[in-house]
Amino acid sequence: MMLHESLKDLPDLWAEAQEIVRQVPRGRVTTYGRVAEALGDRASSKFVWLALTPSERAEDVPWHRVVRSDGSLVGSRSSDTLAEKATLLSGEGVAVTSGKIADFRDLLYDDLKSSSPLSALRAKQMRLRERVKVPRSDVRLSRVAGVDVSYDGNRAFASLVTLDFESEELLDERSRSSEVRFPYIPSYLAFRELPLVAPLVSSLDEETVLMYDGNGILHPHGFGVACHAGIVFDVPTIGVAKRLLCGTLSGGQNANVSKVLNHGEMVGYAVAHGEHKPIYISPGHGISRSQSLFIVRRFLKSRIPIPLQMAHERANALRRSADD
DNA sequence: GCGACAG
DNA sequence: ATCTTGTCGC
Repeated sequence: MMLHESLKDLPDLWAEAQEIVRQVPRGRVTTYGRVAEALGDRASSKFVWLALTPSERAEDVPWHRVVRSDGSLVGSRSSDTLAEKATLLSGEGVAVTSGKIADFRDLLYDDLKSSSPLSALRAKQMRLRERVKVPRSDVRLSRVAGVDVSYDGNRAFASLVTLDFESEELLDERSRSSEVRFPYIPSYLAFRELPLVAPLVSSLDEETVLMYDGNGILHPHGFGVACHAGIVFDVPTIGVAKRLLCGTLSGGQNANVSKVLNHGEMVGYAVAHGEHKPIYISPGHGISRSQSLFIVRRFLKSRIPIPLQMAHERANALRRSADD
């Protein structure tokens, strides 16, 4: 199966972020949020911070000219770059007083040029969203597949398992290792993971629903990774997340299930198994809200549904066995 | 003190 | 997601 058009020719966001930072002149500063906005989404500011870490950035990138939105300096994770940052700025005539840029407003450089790659990706999501179907009635299903991805730096290990819906028997198991080419940015998870799992999903049997570790329509723009997977792989999909991405909980029918509302729309359920923290279930594509809930609960023996738990364990095992 | 956005 | 020792519980 060919990689879907929406997952091809993805931008190199690490390179794009650094190209933006290179535009900040000596003696001026910008913020992680401004660089993120130039990339096309302010929500990518944490990614920008990560991309400027010593191990990630190129030698010629003026990383020290990027500070927090209030003018305060922050270093990178697990390293003492804070002092070096202040020294480099002072050397360019930028005064730093008690950890903050003195004339922050005046020194802000705000003419960052970029092709806004994240805006383009958001536009792709919005176009594909129109194809998502969330039926009212149930569809016939006899198998459940689960996929998950484990990471080791820029290496990814993806696994897919398929179980029989009735017997829970393991029918199929596939795994694959590949290189990561897109960062994790909330609400753009599909662009990071779907290229990695696509080869595993090709030619799934009919009547198989794919369970994905992430969200379906429970997404700030109604198009989570499970929706995207459903469209590009043309299979029914369900999203199962361990943390809430957006929306609010609305009182449920019983103590274990409550609805998730986003902009007034019912987009999924929060389900707590026993005393566990809840998981968040939402339809991806080709399946109803209620059937999504039913299928996940059918495989809920612990906090994580069996198919996802098995895929998770296999992906981890593969990563650990590849250490050497 | 508030916010802390899936993996 | 991953970084990480011992530790608490089924």
